[in-house]
Amino acid sequence: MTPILSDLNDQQREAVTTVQGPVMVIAGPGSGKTRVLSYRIAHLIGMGVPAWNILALTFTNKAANEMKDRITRLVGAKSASLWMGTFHSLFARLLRVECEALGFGRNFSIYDSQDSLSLIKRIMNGSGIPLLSFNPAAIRSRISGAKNQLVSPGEFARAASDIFEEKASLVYERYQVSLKRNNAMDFDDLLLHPIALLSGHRKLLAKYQDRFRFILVDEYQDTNRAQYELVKLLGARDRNVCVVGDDAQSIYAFRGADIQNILDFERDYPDARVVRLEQNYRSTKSILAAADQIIKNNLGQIPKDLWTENAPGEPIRIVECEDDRREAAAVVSLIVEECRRSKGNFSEVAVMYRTNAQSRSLEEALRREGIPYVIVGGVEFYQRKEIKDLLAYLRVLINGADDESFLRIINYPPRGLGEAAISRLAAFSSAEQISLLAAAARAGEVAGLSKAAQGGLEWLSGLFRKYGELRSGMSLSELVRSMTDEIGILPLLKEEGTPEAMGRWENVQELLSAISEFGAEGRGSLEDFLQQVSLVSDIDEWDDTHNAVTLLTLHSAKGLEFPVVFITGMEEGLLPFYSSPVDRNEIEEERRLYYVGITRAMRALYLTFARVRYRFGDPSAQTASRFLGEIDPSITERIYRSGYRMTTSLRMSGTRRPALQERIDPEPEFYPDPPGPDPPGDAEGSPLRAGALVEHEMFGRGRVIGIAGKGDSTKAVVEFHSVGRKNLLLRYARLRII
DNA sequence: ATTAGGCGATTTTTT
DNA sequence: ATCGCCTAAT
Repeated sequence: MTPILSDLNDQQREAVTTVQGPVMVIAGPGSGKTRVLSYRIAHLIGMGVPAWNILALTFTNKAANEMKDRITRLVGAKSASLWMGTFHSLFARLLRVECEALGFGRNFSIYDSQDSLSLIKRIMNGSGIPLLSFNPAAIRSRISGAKNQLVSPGEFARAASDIFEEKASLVYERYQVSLKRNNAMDFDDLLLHPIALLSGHRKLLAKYQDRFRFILVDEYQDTNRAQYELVKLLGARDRNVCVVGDDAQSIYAFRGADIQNILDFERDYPDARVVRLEQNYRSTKSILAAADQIIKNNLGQIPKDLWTENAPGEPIRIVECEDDRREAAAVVSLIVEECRRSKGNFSEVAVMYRTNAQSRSLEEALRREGIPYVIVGGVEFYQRKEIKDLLAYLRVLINGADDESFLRIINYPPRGLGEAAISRLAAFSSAEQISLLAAAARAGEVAGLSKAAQGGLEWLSGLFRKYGELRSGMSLSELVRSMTDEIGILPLLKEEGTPEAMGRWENVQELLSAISEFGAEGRGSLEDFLQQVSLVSDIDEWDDTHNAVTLLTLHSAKGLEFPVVFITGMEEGLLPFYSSPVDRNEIEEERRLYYVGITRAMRALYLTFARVRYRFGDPSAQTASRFLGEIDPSITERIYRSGYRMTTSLRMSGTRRPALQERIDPEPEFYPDPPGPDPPGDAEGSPLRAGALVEHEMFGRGRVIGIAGKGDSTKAVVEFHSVGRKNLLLRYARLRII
């Protein structure tokens, strides 16, 4: 037996070595799924299969990167040409090469849901559909749903059964036309267009079937119809399709994932070998038992018998609190207790919740106690207005047909181009069948423009012409910085002078350094950068090397594990979440989500709920979640925490809790150094570390909560007394340590 | 053309 | 409670 195979159990080994033909691996939580996938790929490469014949589709970029690293450790540089990543990023890559066959330019833009929503609103406005009677977001989600199910605009129109669907179908049709005219694709198109390409062009299909002779799909239970079709198309010839998943962990039905894909795999591939990974290496017996008791309440699953050799461990703690603030306080005091008892690091702890809005009270409580934390998700960096504005300039530079991005920046910074000027320009561009940018270049011919408007348009078109020409002769960094200077966004923000504007200024700086870094490391062109930016998520950037508690939604917890897990807000209406009458399928999906959360825990699990929770600013009485009752009381322990006293009594000093400003020196044992090499913030010799008190020339005094990144992009999260929490780029922020 | 202030919706979850 | 959008005022 090769050394690779000796560290696998029998089932894992079977999953790794069955390389020919269809294979379905049903992988319970913590059963070594990632290991199996990476070993399987390493094994294939070891057998002499060239890495470029392997296509590995994962759910997040993070998972892909981790597996790639693992494979490289096993087989070395041979893995370099492996295609491994998310469906969206890999098929975007394929489209860059092949999209001309569909009439797209290779420089197409990728629209995120914000972009696509604003396009939809514009179409509705132009079609006389009142935004007030028809919620654009609902229309967008209906369209996206149709696209996920591979329903074309024509089919959608025929099936439309009420006024809403009729309007939606009209918008859908025009939306696809506009995207094409803008040379743009939304997330759904990144899957739909490849299907059209492969099913419509025999030669292309053959080319890629030749290329991808071995296909692996991770998290198969969360694939949608389009992803299913892609796998089917590409795998049709060699049938070396290996899917890995767990029906019990399917949590993305709301965005079109179809659990039927995994349930029907054996129907699609009757000769499929089915392997079950049932030994859990992650959790204690009680945690696994709780998970098992819960999921049994769902009907119609693939049967599984999960077991573990791990210790029984401690009971599941169910914590009842009076309200959400106290819930947060209780979580914090329990975190402190846990870390003290196990001499553990804060990074061992994750706090999970159903909705992003719940993070707020937790953040406040953590801040109050000076405990460092990182938050995954929420408002993402690349979604911020100032970032999207600058990116829109870059998108227009790359893709002059991108009217949506052009409109975003046409009058930002303000240059006298208001509604009237824009509609005149739009009329001209549609009469001439050219893009808005091309129309701007001929501003003189547009009827009825003011002098100022004409000047503004000429300036804009000149800007893009100039940098379009300069582009090839400049480095990425030079290009973007010089263009940003010319646009004048930074001085504009600086003038504003408010702390918010200052924060935005820093964000723009951060974007610029990110681009420079991308260029300097030779990771690709501006097009590549823009594409990457559209397709990364917050969880991809997360890492556990900081000594900080992780806050995240149950959804983003998928695929991760933590020694200590808190699931908060265990209340009817929140978990399970519902706003309208309860449907069995929805409750089951909520239960799976709950199951995912529970099975992230290795050593300790806390489930907390509040009797009163502030929702929409008003207190509402809550009842404990039905899910709590699904765990056998013999493995649970109930704790009541009614006040804030806990933390105080745990502190060594029984004295009054000092105000934040006075607490210069946090109790050192709560800040153990992270294991291994120097913490990232110290890499450059910066003495800054979590817990330090600092002064900023604009924001005044504050405390460092965490440090992230390295080199020029080292960032610090600082809690200021005056303005609250800020994300600062050390390079610009000139923090003085007090 | 730009800004300020008021109103309304918004809270699932995300590639 | 907060954000974004719309209207009215400058």
